[in-house]
Amino acid sequence: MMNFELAELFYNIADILEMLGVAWKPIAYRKAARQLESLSKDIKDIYEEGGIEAVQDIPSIGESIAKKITQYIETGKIDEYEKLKAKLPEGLAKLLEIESIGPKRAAILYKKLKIESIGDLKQAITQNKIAKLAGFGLKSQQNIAAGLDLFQKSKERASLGEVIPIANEIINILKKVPGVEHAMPAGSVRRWKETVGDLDILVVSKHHKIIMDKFTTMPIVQRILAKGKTKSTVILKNNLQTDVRVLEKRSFGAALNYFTGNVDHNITLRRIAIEKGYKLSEYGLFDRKTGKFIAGRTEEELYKKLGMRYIEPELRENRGEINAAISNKLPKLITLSDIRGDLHAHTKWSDGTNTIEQMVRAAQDLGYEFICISDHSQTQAIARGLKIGQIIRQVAEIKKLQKKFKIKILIGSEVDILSNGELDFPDEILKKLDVVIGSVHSGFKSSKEKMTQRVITALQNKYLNILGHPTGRLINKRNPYEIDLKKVFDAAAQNKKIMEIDSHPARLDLKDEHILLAKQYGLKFAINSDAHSVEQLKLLEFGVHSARRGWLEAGDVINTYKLSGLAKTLHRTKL
DNA sequence: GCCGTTTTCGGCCCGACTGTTTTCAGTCG
Repeated sequence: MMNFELAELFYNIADILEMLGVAWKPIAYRKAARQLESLSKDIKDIYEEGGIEAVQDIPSIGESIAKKITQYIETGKIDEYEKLKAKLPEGLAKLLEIESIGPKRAAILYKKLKIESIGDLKQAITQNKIAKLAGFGLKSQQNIAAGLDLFQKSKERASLGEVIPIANEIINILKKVPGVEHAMPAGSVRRWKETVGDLDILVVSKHHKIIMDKFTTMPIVQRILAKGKTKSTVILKNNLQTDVRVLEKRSFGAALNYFTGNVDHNITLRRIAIEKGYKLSEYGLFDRKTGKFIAGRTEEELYKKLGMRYIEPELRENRGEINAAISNKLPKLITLSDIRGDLHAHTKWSDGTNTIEQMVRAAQDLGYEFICISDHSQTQAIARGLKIGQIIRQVAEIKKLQKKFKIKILIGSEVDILSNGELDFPDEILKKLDVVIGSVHSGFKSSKEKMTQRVITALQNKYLNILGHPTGRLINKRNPYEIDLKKVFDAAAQNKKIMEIDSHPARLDLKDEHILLAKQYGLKFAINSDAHSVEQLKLLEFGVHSARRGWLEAGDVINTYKLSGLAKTLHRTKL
């Protein structure tokens, strides 16, 4: 999508303008950039279908930015950006990514010390030049040096799967401090966003100092960036920045709301508060004139006073949830307890680490009504994919095993979608199975046209039920393959196929925005763990939260169906 | 630069912490 290219460009423009000391415009450009990132539709399509007017109809995009967008679509360049770039050296904006360097300081460093790049900065620190600058001092130089160090170590946002165990660990430590009433994560972790920039933790307690001392001296702390009465910031040993805020009880809801975000959701809420004569901050909702406290103990009362329904954290991305809350049109989001079973799990037969029986027992212990065993197919040699003889034996074994269990064991396979779009098992095998998941595991570098056609061909196979991890991405490790998802969704809708939400936190595929888009095509979803071990069955929770971020209700997700309904959806006479 | 049943001009979310300062600017979230 061109949206992200353009968003990045506008972020760059904002950075340059800020360094040049231009007011307000940077805010407008960043807002437009965030808006572009949250669009589910390609800006290029919007322009081609509706012209510049349609572009300008997008919130936060006005005449000037719309013109720049259309110029970029047509010529691949923006004149204004080229002009701006000429005013400051290219590497200067990089300095803004360093903790404790903002636009003002970057501009000073350039003007006074001719610092144009990270390399120049490093040299200036060694030569002790920064400490001597007016307004800087030794401490500032040390902070910049530490920021530089961190910048070189951590380039990307941590994945949610890595951060959640750390968050739980810190919460457990803080909860043990006497006098703590609440301790919970806020921020993007609470919204279950797939990657996390920094970790925000809120604590309700009257004893600020004990909390801050405990927090800043945890063994996992690498460095303390700030330590105050109500707010402290540290860098953990894994380079994750973590903030703790200590609050009064009556502010807990307001603070939770504020620190959960996202930014645009908060800003919109504050605007609404102003319209109603209030002021909203992390301390609560107040009467603008008298300063009287109106609400803030809980998020529920906050949303109520603002004239809308409670909004679940996963929806707070300023994607229309506030209007939906005002007009009472929010979805009733799916929850983990709606899930009746898992439709994608591996065993020792291919690349899993547990036996069929162990996996089935674990699924039964989770309270599931069904579990589908779906090992890899023959072409996946690296994952010990099952040959035809093996899958025939596996089917027989599962049928025997069923007698020992109350939970229904479904017989499936994660069948490779071969490069020509055919499935990796012949029809006479596929028709013996309860569930056929088709996945792409090879040729990731194919052209968009070829990959799209490959997947569409597979979707036309009558035995395929579910398209497995439809974009093939590994978060922070492998980009999704090039594929025209709209064409895929269209073909899936025509052929009544199910989209998988692969729950593994390294995948989360489909991702939230694509789930939203797919739902518009009328598609149904399967939230699967893709577990390769007993423990990984629990990862299905991540998929549920992705689904919630994609506005899904229980009815959109086939794992919430009873077996009879599932049979119908999978076009099987019975299961 | 964007936006508008108060406005087409004049606002734009709000506050904590730090360091370098004698009252505040810069940065961050």
